[in-house]
Amino acid sequence: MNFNTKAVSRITGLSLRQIDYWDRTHFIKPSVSEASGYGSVRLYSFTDLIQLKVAKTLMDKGVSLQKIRRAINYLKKHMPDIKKPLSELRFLTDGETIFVLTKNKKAILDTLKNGQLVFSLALGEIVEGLKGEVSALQREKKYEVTVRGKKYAVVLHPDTEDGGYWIECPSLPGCASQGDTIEETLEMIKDAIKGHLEVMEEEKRVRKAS
Amino acid sequence: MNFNTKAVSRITGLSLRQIDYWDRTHFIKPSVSEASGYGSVRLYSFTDLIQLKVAKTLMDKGVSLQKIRRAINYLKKHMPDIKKPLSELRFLTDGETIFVLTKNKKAILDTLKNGQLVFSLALGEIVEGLKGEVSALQREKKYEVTVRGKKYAVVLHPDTEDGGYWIECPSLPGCASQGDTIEETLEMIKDAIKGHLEVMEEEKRVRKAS
DNA sequence: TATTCTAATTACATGAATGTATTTATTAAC
DNA sequence: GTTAATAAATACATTCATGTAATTAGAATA
Repeated sequence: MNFNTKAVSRITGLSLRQIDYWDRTHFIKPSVSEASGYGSVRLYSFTDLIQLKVAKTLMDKGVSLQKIRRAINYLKKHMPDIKKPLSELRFLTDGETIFVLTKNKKAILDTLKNGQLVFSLALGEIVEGLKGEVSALQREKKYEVTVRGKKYAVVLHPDTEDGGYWIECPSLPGCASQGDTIEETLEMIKDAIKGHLEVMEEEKRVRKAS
Repeated sequence: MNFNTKAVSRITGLSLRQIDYWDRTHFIKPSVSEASGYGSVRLYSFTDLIQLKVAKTLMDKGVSLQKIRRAINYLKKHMPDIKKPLSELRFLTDGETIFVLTKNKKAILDTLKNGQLVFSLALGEIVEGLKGEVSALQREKKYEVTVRGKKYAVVLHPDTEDGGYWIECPSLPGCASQGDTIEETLEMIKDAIKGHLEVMEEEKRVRKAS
């Protein structure tokens, strides 16, 4: 499964500008399909997504971009070997070199040399978190409702806050609703569309009259 | 014992511009005497020096200045308590909060929470290192040698690389020498001064003749 | 096929941190 | 007491990483 920049931005929390800049400066590039001019699409793999999320995580912790570049380079090289033991995995760096721990936590101790600065972050957790974000994004399901004999495409979003749903009708900007179950939410958007259409017709009539 | 900006720069490796900027932005200010116009002198205490060195160490490891500011703020508050157990001390931060460990290394393990980024650096080592740098700086002793009946001030520097000394005569720019013992080095600079004077006189004679 | 949407591209602006060079007032030296 | 050395102050330039807004060509849709 692949991701365009917008999805990457939503999942990782990076800005579109950052994603663009990082690609252009050869930091993290979309490995599925590169940008090729106006209107083309950058497509990132899940592995790319992990790299981007690790970079973001390190940034949030105050690590400078220059150091992160080196860390990500290591990750790029060793990503193929890593795939298996994700849950126990730890991604370690002293700012110069980065190493990955799959053993028990005691192994970390040995790395705490004098005056060394050690970054430790659980890659496994990051990956699990990403999986969650991705599936949440996927849960945005498209439905079709019929109002006055006409079909309308609607998009159903799970409301991660309180467990319900909110729904929108892209062809009628501003037309949205919400509900607790999928069925209820679909009924709600039907009503919303009806109301929306009525308002539009009223406006049209007013314009003609004037 | 206090330090002016030049000394601070030499000891910590920070540039004069950085020291100046950090003072102006209220990051690390000289606690002994503040700047008060042209030609005034910033004087830093040894405690200031530790803060500056910690900041530099974190910077070299790729931590952003903004995060370091927060780390140093913690250090400022807790410095009084810290003074005693320097050798065992570790200065820890996960980028948000900073804590200091004086117990055995096992305590560090507990702090390695999931997804947490942990910086560990040995404050004791940094302090010891600073003490060394400071005493090395102090070892720069001033002597006086007599050449052809005239007295010349000379400065003796311990050569930290190979244990010997190197010596210079500030009033004769470019006139320097070296030796293994202090006595030998002082003899060497006498010869160097003699040679230097001869060359200067020769130049003067040539200029007159032309 | 024409129009609209989309996402990259381009251009410009910003802010933090720092380098560099010049100026200036104080301190030290003669 | 005059001059020279010193270190802060000032001014300007630069780089990196980003924000923002306008432009543009390709893709999707009517």
